[in-house]
Amino acid sequence: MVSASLSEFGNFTKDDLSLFESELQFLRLSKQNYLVKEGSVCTALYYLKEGSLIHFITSINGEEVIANLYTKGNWLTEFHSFTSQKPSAYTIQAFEDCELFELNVESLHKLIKARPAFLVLGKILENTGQPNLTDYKSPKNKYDWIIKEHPELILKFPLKYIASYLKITPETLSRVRAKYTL
Amino acid sequence: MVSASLSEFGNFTKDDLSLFESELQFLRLSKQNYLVKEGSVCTALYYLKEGSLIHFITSINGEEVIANLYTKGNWLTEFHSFTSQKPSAYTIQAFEDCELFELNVESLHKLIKARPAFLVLGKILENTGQPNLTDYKSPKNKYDWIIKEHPELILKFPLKYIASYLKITPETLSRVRAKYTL
DNA sequence: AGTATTTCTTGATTATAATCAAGTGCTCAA
DNA sequence: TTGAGCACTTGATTATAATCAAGAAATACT
Repeated sequence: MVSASLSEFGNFTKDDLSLFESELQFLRLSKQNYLVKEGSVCTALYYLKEGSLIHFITSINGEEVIANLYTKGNWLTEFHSFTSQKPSAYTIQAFEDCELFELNVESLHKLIKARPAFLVLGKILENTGQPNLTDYKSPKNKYDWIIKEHPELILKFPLKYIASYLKITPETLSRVRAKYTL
Repeated sequence: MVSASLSEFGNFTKDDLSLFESELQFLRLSKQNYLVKEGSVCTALYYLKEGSLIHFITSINGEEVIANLYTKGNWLTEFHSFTSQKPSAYTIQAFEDCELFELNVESLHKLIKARPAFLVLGKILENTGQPNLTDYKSPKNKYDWIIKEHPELILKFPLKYIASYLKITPETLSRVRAKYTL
């Protein structure tokens, strides 16, 4: 079942898939608990089978700024900490009870050593940064973007998180949405 | 000499270093020419030995928005295209005549297969995204940041590029700088 | 069920950077 | 060396989203 998601990244043999599955570790995380905590090193890639997670940084004034939001069926990691293997500035926390599969760095190395084809797992990193909102400057543009690309987030998370993710205030988001439904 | 920069990423044996050097290809790029062009796939990591590069995306209204600026002595790549091996939305162009070393995907795989220690080269990816300006919201904050973290960019590139990189207008940058020198 | 807390909305005001505009000085090329 | 274009600056105005504030609605807690 996780191997189904692996097929998105390329073609793998049955042997590859079972090797892959053998390296995964199942993990439960209760609501509000931490997958990655500020100050700790993120040593794995994760596949979120069930539940949802928030990924945030605590800014200078103590406010939590949402970097990313994850719903089930997606791969994720703390990009900066994982690629540098240094302590994370960000936190990843369960917003609901979660079921995850973990592929740690050692297992990843093992897989790649066995079959270089597994290097395509690097693609997982592509979705783990912050969304690039360069072309979406106005609050309206940003909302259009999330409606088009990530409507599931709006259904799942409180609007204050959506606002933070889009780097606008909750008031501004509320006003954009009011115009939408006219 | 490039291997000196490799040592930033970890400890390597003499054999590792010579293996590494043997996989690099030297490359000259004249001013204004393209290292990565919008629509093409970025298939390598690059070490910029001499010169400077601009990394931009052409926005909907045809304006070039600077995603990154590179000066000599740094590794770089087009992150999204490289990790996904899909056509790039961004362009990387020589701002001055450049001398580069290229490590292509196949060579990277070869290195990692020979010695998993080379997986640390993934760290190169860390510096190739757009700068995260989350904590630097005001033009003044952004300018403070670039003065502290990347003063060399201000000396090398026109201020209009710096402004675009910081996501402010040239007029606003000019006013911030005017206050600085009072 | 009833209270408290949080989320969300709506309005008024303010702060801020973008835009518009004009002028200066520099660079490059004919 | 003269002119054209470009980079940069400075001023005036405007657009826009943040902030401040208050109330309604939803949710959680006892």
